[in-house]
Amino acid sequence: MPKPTFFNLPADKREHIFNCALREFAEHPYEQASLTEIVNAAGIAKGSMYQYFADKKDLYKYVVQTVYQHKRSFLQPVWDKAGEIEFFELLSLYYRRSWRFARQFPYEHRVTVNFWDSRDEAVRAEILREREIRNVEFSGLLEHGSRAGVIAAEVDQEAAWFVYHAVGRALIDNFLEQDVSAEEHEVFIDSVLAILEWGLRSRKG
Amino acid sequence: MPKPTFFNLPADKREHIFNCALREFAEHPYEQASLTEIVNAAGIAKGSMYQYFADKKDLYKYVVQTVYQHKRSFLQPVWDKAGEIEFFELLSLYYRRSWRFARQFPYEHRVTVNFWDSRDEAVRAEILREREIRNVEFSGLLEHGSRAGVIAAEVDQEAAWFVYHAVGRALIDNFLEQDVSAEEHEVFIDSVLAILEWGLRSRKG
DNA sequence: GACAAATGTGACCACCCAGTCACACAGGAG
DNA sequence: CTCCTGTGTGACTGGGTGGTCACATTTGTC
Repeated sequence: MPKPTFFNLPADKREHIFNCALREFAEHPYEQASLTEIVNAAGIAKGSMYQYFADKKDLYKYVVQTVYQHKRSFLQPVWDKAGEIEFFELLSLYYRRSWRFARQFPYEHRVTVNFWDSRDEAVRAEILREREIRNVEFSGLLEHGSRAGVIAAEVDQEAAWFVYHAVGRALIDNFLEQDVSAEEHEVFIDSVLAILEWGLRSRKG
Repeated sequence: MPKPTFFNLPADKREHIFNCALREFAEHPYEQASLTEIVNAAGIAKGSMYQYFADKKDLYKYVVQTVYQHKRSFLQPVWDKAGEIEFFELLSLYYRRSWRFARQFPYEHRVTVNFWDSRDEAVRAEILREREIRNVEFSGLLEHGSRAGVIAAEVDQEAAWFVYHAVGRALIDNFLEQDVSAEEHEVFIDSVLAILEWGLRSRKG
């Protein structure tokens, strides 16, 4: 939570500072991100930063929070369709759109990746909170598929969640560095999801 | 590659220094690991360390290399059975044994985790080499299963490798912190693998 | 013993860091 | 013009870092 002074700033200056911080926290994990680097890039004095935020961790939390707010609103259209389409189709949409987010906002994306890897104790509390949110989102999806009868009754739901979580993370994280085209990767996403679908789908046919 | 002086050391001292370094690199990623901390823990002078290793990166590479050598030899018994048992059974063995390694040698395990996450440019070259080794190991397994006809022809092999890699990593990483019993987790490993098996197994039946 | 080669040492260097604080500057109110 | 409050500033502090080097100590050899 920034100090009031930060919100009194003219919008463009405020955004500029935010973007500089975003970039630094994208390029380095929290512990290695340099506040000095941020204020230099932003062209403001070190002391000014401490008028806006209590300390480095305060700034970091604000950035992470804002990024996740953005990401959730970006994914909202997918959830809106949850009632209309089938479970596995929804999953494909979900991962494709996550991938688009990562492509379109690479700094935001890298911040979330660094965030999950963080070892800082104070930061881990936030991590657990986020994980819980993801968990709830996904459990909802699974139950939805389960009720609709498209998921085999014999699969362990916890294991299913686990598989999707692990694979989903890897699907998004590992491909930003490489220069793979967006369409090409969406095809790959679908062949990966096809394997999982075969593993989960009801085995009556 | 340590300097010759390091290997001239009495074995116990050499191992003690190695263990202190191992521990530090387990508890912190490379960039944050402190050489000062290592020499203090080992009870030797800073200068002595520079008689054994060229610099911090040299020490780190040696630790990582040794750890991977250990891990590979630990997993060897699994590969030795490759000819005797079925593909999916072999996979189960593989992940169970990886899990045992992580349980039995938590420091070694954490070093490998930190290693994969490292962003250091010079270190990344080593990472790619290791990834290539894993890739080759696994492709061999897959082909073996493919020849034996237990894997569906229509699955994308690259996608299959990707799924197992992602899930395998998560299966081990996410459960070390929690105090889950070894046996309990091995059951969970198998229910996860069951999903993947359904996704891959030949669909003739 | 004497000499040399190999090892061990820790104060020291240059550098980077998060965070502070005494001060300068703005602008609105009276 | 004078307060006063809210902002902006950057030199400075104390602490940490990887790496160095002139010197001390141990070891092996004759």
